[in-house]
Amino acid sequence: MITIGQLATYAGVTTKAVRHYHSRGLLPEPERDSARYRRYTARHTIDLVKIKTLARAGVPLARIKDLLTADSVRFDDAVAEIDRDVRHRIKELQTVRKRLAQLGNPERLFVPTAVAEFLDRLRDLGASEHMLRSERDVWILLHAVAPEQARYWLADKCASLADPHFCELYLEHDAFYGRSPTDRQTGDLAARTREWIVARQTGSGIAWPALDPAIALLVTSASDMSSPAWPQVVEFVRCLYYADNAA
Amino acid sequence: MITIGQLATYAGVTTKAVRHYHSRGLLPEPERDSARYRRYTARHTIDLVKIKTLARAGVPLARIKDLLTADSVRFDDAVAEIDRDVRHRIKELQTVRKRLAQLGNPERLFVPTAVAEFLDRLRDLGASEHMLRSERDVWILLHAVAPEQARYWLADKCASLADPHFCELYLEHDAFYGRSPTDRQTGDLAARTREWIVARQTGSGIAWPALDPAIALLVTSASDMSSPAWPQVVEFVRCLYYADNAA
DNA sequence: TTGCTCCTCACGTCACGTGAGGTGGC
DNA sequence: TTGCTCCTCACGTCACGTGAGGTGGC
Repeated sequence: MITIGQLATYAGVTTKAVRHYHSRGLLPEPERDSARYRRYTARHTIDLVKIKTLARAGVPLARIKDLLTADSVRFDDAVAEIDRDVRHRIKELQTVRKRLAQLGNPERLFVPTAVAEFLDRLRDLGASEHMLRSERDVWILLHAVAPEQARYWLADKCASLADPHFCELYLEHDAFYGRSPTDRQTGDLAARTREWIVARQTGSGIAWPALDPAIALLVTSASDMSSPAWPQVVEFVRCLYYADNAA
Repeated sequence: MITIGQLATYAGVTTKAVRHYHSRGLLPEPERDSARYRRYTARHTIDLVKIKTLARAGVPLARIKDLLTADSVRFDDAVAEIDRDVRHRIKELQTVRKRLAQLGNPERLFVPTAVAEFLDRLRDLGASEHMLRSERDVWILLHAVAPEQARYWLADKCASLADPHFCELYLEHDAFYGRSPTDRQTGDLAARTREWIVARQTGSGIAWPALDPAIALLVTSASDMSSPAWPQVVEFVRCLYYADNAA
């Protein structure tokens, strides 16, 4: 006739948990001794081990109650379902680990691998830290609001990195960080950027996937917040989206 | 300027979760429009995706708050710690799955593999379902209260199964299920059992590991509850323990 | 007008944990 | 006597969810 403390130690739970299981009707209340202490039997110990095993498997206490008295067919079904659930949770945790494993780099933690690799290429190109941060944020946003298109655009932008002309323009944009929007050279850079985009689009016949205008606005606003000078340049890209959506 | 519903959809959380993050100070409250609706920016969307990613990784909300503003060294440390934790949780879930994978058989779910295999051998021997159930329960109990000794005894009992004399006695015990404790043949079976145990112990020189008397009592009481006739027989085994503990 | 989203409380849930204030056993 | 375990409330925690009762936008 053991006490609640011994019982809890044997089963590997706390005394509070044991009392909680009593209150939930999972484990029957045992007899009391003269001091009103609960006195448990071997039966309670065995049942508690079962309860703990199922609880550790993530089975809700309410379901454990049914399971302990279920016949073997219902039990099998229930166990199969629990296994599916546990498998699902393991998979989730493993994708979490994959991200964590990308070496605790905050730049990589929140983005898919493809984006992380793209950011690495930008860094090799000589992009500034501001630029990398805003690129990362924009790609987080894009993957959230339009994952399909995000993958498409990422592939497209990756391909552009093979074009030295694009890389030049990119670094010029980068250098514009922090400049005044009224800067004399803004118009010049914007014009050359537009030229490159238009030339590329007519040449390759690439069709941009349509984007919900509200989402497009949100995405461009995300670029806006990075630097006061960029919006001017970005405006041309926005025009392109609109032209395409109209067509 | 998106609403809370759009924001939540983009980030893959609920509106209730978003408001909860506001109340916890994780995500800043945005401006309100004329109808007092919250209006969110791209910045909020990006931050919310980060919060969600960390929350899904099992990071407590209180720690997420620190992480979002942490420098990269502290961030790395924190991420490494989270990874350890996630790894630990995956391992736990995998052992759970291993047990579940032992084919949803309630007999196997709560016991170590070695016990499950032992139970299979008993079934092959022709043990009854009552017997198997009480065997399983006793081994659950033993592994809970004295895991070291449980492994030892299990190996010992497994070895005994190679002895045809033991198997005979075992099945006789099994057949005693439900008999009256005053049955004429009880004394006879008990005597022959004792004989076998003593012969074996003197012959092989096996030393039984010492067991806390309170635990020994609990374990024998577990056998007692299975059938009214067994305690008589079990009593002799109990004597053996005491003799050994005294020596 | 209808249905949908949004708002703010307040309380619920899940599986316990914490702590107060007290008693019992060695 | 001291320290440990046990007892019963009652309230706290974590990360939200539920539902009431109401307003705003197409």
